[in-house]
Amino acid sequence: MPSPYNLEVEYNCSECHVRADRLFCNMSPDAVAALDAVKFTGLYPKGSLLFVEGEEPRGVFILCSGRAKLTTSSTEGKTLIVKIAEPGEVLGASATILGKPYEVSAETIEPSQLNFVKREDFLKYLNTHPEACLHTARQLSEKYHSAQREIRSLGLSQTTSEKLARLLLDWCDRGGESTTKGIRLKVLLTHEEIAQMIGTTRETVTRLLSDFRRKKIIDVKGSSMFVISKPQLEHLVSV
Amino acid sequence: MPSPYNLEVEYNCSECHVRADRLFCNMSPDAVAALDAVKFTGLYPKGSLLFVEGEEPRGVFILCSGRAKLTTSSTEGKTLIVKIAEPGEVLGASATILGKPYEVSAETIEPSQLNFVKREDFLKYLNTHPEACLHTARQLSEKYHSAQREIRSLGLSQTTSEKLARLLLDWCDRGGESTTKGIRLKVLLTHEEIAQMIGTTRETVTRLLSDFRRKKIIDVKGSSMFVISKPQLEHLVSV
DNA sequence: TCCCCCGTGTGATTGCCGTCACTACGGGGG
DNA sequence: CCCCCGTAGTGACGGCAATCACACGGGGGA
Repeated sequence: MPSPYNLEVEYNCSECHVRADRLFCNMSPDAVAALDAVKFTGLYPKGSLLFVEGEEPRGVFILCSGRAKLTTSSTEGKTLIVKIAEPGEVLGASATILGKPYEVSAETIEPSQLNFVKREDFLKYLNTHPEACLHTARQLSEKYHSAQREIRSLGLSQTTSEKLARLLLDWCDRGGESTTKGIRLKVLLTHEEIAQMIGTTRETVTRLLSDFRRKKIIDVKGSSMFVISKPQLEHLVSV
Repeated sequence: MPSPYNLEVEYNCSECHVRADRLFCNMSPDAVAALDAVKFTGLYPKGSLLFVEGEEPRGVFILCSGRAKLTTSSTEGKTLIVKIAEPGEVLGASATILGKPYEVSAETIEPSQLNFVKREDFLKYLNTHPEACLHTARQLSEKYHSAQREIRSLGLSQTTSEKLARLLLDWCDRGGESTTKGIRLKVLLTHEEIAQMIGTTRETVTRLLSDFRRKKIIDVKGSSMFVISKPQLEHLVSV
């Protein structure tokens, strides 16, 4: 199917073939049909701002494909990446439900397909489809869960190397691919962005990664990172 | 009504006179009746452990009266207080819904009344009462919202004084009482606990509070703290 | 009554990491 | 082809806060 951004697009949720794999979308046919009726499918290039922290909630975005970063910023311009959202996640749900301003900003970091649902439509949908409400509760639980992990990492780490180690271990669990040379991670983030994920500076990330390489904990080849010694990373976390 | 711990107890949700003020409990009579049918009311002294981080979820606790602290700990014993839960909050909902281990520990810091609902009962309740599901989604949204604030505070603050200022401002908004001497806060936490709330050490909290007093930003009289100059606090967070 | 323990206050020291400054490298566009 | 800009790497320096150590005071229990 030819489409912009080389993206496979599915305009019709009912016919979506990956629906069953998605936490939120895996619902009964009539709940999905009702969703189809109120959603607006959109294609977004890399770098699209879906919503900005502090804005009044317009509605939710369901991430069908691609990825988005959720960020929060201080007044001086320092930015913290709270989470990298994966397909199947619902963005902006909590703000939309509460009617409070978005607590984070969302920006695509890949060409992405998103389904937008207006706030009033979404609320009506939740009211009329208990199943969707249940799935939303699950989605929110997941969000809370991952926020809690972030809090642990930010608040309990003594040193920055501990935070970085935590992040790498997270990546191993999430998208790690075992090879003979260790666990292979595709690093699509710059040092700057990694720094923003763990609340430190670009220079420190560079230094720590060099340090890890020196200690043979990791190895970097192009945009691939090999975690050679996961145990050593784990050791850094629980010293 | 005589009762242990000098606590007003309401064994019957349907007759609860504060129900309307509670985000979660403010439901239709039949939803409340159904809740009544599955809940177990319990009275807990100060210091009761409701559940511990990492445990398999047994169910949810609805905080009727009293307060509880939600904490997470590192392996070395360092503790971070994630949130002080107030009456009306549901504790352990996300873990219960997802079937994943509790992500935090919960401990009462006052004599408290809690209604416990077993996991299977709670899930069945959500399935059969859309209204309760909606309220749970709202509750989870609130939780996520406050977790997000915590992340901001931990991740974006440059200095510890900034975090402390953020915390005090939070308290002003939450339970502040305006007087001629400034905003009066009842501080029921020790310096140690304040330190655990902002991820620092007891000594640093003592030093910073002294510093704030010297600068006439706050004044401490017994267990009361007067915020004399809120603007100066706000200045500290956005330098 | 006395003692002990918990919470608070404070000094000295150390080390991590944020900041600034500069170099190097590589790819895309004029 | 060269320039330019975004990314990465590294050194010097300084400041903030963690750590250790100790003193003080008040309240509750033996």
